[in-house]
Amino acid sequence: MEEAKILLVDDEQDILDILSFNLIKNKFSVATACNGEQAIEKAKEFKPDLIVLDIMMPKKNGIETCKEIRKIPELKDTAVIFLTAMVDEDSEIHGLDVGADDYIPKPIKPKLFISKVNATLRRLTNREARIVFEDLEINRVKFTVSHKGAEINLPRKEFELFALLASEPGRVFLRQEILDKVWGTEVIVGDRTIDVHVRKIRKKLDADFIKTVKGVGYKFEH
Amino acid sequence: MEEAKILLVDDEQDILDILSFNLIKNKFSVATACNGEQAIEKAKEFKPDLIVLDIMMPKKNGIETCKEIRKIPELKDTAVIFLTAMVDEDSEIHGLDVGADDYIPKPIKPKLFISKVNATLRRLTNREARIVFEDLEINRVKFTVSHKGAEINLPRKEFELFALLASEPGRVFLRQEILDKVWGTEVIVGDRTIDVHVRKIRKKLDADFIKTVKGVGYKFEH
DNA sequence: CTCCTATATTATCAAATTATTAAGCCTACT
DNA sequence: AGTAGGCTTAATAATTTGATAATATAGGAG
Repeated sequence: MEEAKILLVDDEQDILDILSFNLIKNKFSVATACNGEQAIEKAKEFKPDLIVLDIMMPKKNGIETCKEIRKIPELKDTAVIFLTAMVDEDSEIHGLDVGADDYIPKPIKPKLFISKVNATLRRLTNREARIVFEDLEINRVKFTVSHKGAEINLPRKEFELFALLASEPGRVFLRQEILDKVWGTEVIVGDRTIDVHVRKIRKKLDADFIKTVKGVGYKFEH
Repeated sequence: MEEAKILLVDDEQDILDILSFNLIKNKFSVATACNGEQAIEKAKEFKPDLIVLDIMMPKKNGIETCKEIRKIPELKDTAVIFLTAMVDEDSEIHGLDVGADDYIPKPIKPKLFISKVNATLRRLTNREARIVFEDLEINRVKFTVSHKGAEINLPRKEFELFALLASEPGRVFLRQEILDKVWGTEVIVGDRTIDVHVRKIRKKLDADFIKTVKGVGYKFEH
């Protein structure tokens, strides 16, 4: 799984620094912006999984920014968390109703911050459902494989076989193991069946991600 | 979907009363339990969309209860919100890491409570009033679909099925999942029923937004 | 280098799955 | 009661998928 990308937006450099530090320490990929307008620009290019947005900012406040972000199709699946110094109940409500996923009260406690970030990303789901390489994505939710931009539809067995191999790149799967995991232990099919499926996958992807390990099994290599 | 079902769990009757009152006023369907064990029992039969769980309770505390709930397959899509009197940072963290979706600090502010409930449910079911694409709009309030300007009236089942698929474009919905979400778990209808509805939708919209993933299910693609 | 075994390839058939059509039942409304 | 629309099912057609058999090819042991 690739690292989650997070965009931090706050007008106080101190806050950006401390949050960046904590996020990076936790293996997140971070970008920052210091006002709402910049946030929208950066969000479009950086395509973060999560945006942490201060509510009170010059140029464009967090609420407005969030509203705009929600209108951008490519950012539809991006989560938004507000940072707020206001203890005012109404502003919390306002934030949630505007399409935010959570909010974090200032002063920020780093542990809580990281925990909320994790919880929000987890909820966002499907991070585990995707296997991503540079030019190849296997999406278990969409049941699709895209290679160099082209979306390829593999039939069920082929997809399962490919997804299995790709789930642990480099590892060799024994034939028996493949049979067990893709076909199940009850069904009995001949060994040639695997070959045929491998062949079909290779042909459809037009690239040899699947390597034969003679006498042993197959492995995925990128 | 009908009204959202919410299970309230707290050992203080006062709290149950006030929350029930507010929820019912907002058209939610409510059940209550006064400790963790009872909560799990009731959750199994009531199948709530959301469980509001007090952390400190006799018999079984909220955290433990949440962990158990997360293990029950039929409740895997159920959201959990914690009620907590503790301002302690660690308990918040613990709650979120245990699979909860949010927490609400006591003392409870009714407006915030309802707002969080709504936000959580919205996130959960991803059901916004309108789903809009370039030339297609699905309006859950009016129960209408407009395609290229023309307004099409889909009957209930067809509408629900279409709206379900469109709620997460690209994602494949398993047949069983479709049956559960559109028909409910009690009703039993044959698999062909789904096909027939799909066919009707395709015909009425005169465009193939619904794609078949053979052996798996259907998905919406724009 | 040759044989032997494992895998690759191709074509074909059977099985599984979905599409389509039509018909019947039920409900809401007149 | 009559009617229309909506929902489900049954029956049948159309498709797609999966598995095998048969044949070709490759790779390693000796």
